Amino acid sequence: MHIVVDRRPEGLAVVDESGAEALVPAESFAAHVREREAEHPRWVWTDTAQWYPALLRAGVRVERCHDLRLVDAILAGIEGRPPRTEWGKAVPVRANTLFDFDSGQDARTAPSAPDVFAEQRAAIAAQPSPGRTALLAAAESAGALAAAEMEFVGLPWNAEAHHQLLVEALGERPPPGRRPPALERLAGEVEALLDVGPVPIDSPPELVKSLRRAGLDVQSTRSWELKKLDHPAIAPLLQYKSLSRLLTANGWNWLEEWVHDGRFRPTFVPGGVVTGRWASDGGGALQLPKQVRSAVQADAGWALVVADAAQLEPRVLAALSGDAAMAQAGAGVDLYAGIVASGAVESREHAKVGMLGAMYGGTTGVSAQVLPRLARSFPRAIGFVEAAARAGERGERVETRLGRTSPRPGAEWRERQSMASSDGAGEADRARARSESRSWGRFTRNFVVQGTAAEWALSWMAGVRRRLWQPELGPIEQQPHLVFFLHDELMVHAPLDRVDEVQAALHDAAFDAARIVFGATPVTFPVTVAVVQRYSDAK
DNA sequence: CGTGAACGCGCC
DNA sequence: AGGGCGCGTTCACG
Repeated sequence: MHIVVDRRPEGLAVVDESGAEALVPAESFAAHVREREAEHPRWVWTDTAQWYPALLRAGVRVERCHDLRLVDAILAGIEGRPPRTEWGKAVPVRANTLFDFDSGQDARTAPSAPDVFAEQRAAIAAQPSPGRTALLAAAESAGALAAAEMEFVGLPWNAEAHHQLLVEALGERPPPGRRPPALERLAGEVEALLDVGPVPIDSPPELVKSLRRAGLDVQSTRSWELKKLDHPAIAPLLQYKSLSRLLTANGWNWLEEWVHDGRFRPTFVPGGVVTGRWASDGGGALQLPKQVRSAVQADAGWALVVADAAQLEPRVLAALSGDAAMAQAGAGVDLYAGIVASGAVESREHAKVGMLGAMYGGTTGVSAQVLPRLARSFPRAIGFVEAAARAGERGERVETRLGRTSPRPGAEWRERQSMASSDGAGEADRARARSESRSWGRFTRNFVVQGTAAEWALSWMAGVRRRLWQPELGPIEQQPHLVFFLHDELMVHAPLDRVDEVQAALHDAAFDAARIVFGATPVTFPVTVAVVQRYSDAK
């Protein structure tokens, strides 16, 4: 059953399946939703991030929704058109691409939510696999609900523990504009050991000059390049960079801006990445460094249940490609160990680097060396990503298992490809076009795996979310609830006496997710679950 | 002076 | 010489 929520000049309207409409005063909207939630409807609205937070603040939790904006973005991708822009949120429009629409429409001319919903249902029904597209729409929308709920409850964060770890690493907090003691000391050490005069350590170009003056042959100050050097100044320099990073990215300023009342509240952006992964906006939620994870702490009497899908992407590739040998290699909890046991490669490290290279398009080093052996043992899996890469190199689009499509390469890309294949093309033009072609191929190669992994993860999250919620236990924050999602990892904050059922939910939902995304598949998707007080104690 | 690209690095 | 991101800093540019 669907209930469409529509904003009208005269107020809020709710329209149910029969077309019956009711005008609802804004102040009683939450009460209306709470009451009708008993009918288990799917709420259809323009934008979960716009509608749901107010409901959550009013203590109303919704089981299912259909997010018109997110589904429009998916359908727009499939249909090769720009997404709708009438719903207020800025959609970046590139001024110089070929297919721009006039974006000067506004809410007065926008079609009503029931009309858009009807169009979307028709578009989904017209897809080659309508069931899959409908699943994708549902999973994407469920993710939007979970994102709003996680923002509402926040990630439990012990600000005092964070402060203490900063003091231990950096020394006491300095006044604005001054370096913390540890950085001051390390900068002095680097300067003394390089012995070439003052070293502007915070300026990469100047730092390169100083290093060169000290006789070190470097092109940049990237830490992987510095690690190859043998010089006494390198160790303190690397430590400086690491601590400086801690200070600027997750130091006291970050703590004051982002942690309040024991909670870190980032903004998650479902569908924020072309592949379907989430992005985040503010606070760097998806890049929480390991250095600060000890500050993520459960409340007293509660635990953090941290679950991680083991080797998600290679398993996704095995299922996508129907590679029975790789499914067999993944029968245990460690797929890489299974690859070694199959005899394809010598070591777990080779298996891991080789598979990552196959999925990312690595062409050098160990990754390239072991690729032929993987291709011999797992021809279907490797063939699948190779085909996706070749399609991208030709400028074709690829799609995930549930049908999310990769974008077309830009107009300039296509132009340079056709220029390079014409008679008068110079060698430089051809080389550049070849390089760009391979680069787009690496993108599409990864797109199919990363995007399908995102679909599995969304399905997993939706299943966990559904299992955790029990209406009779009261508001979300008083019962086990999701607090964090990181591509292939979920965190649940749960009362200690509910931890067992949370673990079961995480395992059961992972089992279901494989069925939802792939149907019958021999590939398993094990999750490792840790029950901890601090995030840093997981894995 | 403000803006935006580039860098470098954190996460998966 | 590897895919996807966000963010803080520096630096070039108008």
